[in-house]
Amino acid sequence: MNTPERMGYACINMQLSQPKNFGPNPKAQKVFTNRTMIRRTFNQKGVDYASSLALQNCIDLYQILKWNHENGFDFFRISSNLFPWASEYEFEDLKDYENIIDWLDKCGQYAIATNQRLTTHPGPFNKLASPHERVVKNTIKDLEIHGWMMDRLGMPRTPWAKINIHVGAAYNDKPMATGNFCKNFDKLSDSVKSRLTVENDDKKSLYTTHELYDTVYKRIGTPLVFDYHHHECHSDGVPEAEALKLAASTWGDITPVVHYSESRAKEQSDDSIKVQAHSDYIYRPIDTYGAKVHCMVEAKRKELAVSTWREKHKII
DNA sequence: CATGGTCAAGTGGCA
DNA sequence: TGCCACTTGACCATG
Repeated sequence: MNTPERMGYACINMQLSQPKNFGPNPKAQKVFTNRTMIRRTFNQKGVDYASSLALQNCIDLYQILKWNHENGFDFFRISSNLFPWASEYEFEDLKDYENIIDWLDKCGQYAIATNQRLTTHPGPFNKLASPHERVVKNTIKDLEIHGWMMDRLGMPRTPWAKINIHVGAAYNDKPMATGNFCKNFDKLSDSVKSRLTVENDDKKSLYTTHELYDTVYKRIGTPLVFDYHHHECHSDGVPEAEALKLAASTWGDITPVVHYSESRAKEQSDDSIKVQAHSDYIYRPIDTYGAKVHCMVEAKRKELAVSTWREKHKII
């Protein structure tokens, strides 16, 4: 197999979330799962308002999953913003708690029935390698929120439903940082541990697939997500094929996930854009070097980028 | 030395 | 309707 078995998109459905696609009062009809608020509003309106936003986000998650199935998508990354300010309360305290878990259950059952793979990618503030206790505590809290969500969705406790993060920091002392990462991994619940994966970084000062293999995978067994674009930014001269195959070898029975995006600077022919920035669309063939993988496309135009790519490359 | 942009990922809130 | 600020961390390019 030299092309991905599945192609997915992340968090936002362009066609469902564009106000211009709707008639009067478009905001009320927009389907999206990122409803949130700034701190000031949270302080004013409190947990009850967060609860209603979360409920609406969960309802819209179901709408997106429905759209996915009806439009031939079977791989999707769930937004990490489903529960605004979730670090500030317990789920059980939400006024809509019962309703929310019903919707999550409905989403999970539907995804399973329609054979959709669901994953997550908690944000760059998750630093399990940090030497600062407070940072680690915040990270664990955020990761546990993702684990709880996957449990409520009825997703397996395997990297099929991955919770993917970066090591993402070195502090000028990689052995210390990766040591911290592995030590703090032990503080996570089984819900997170069983699903956690680690992705190669895009900065020269951070970690390639091979470094993660040696310092993280060998010690705690978390599968490695190979990101093509990050590899292009930081490869230590290792060929793409080799790094991808090494990452794929860490997944056991579970189909590995890879991330794919292209350089925005090249796409827009604008050197002032950082090399790490993601393109709107993707253009090139995706070589999987014989590995069976599921490919998460990280392009700004989301599912439209996948559809366009499929047409161009004549892949259904 | 300080600021802004990048990752994730745009959205809320107010003029 | 437009525009700027917006929870978290860390790093890096630019001014």
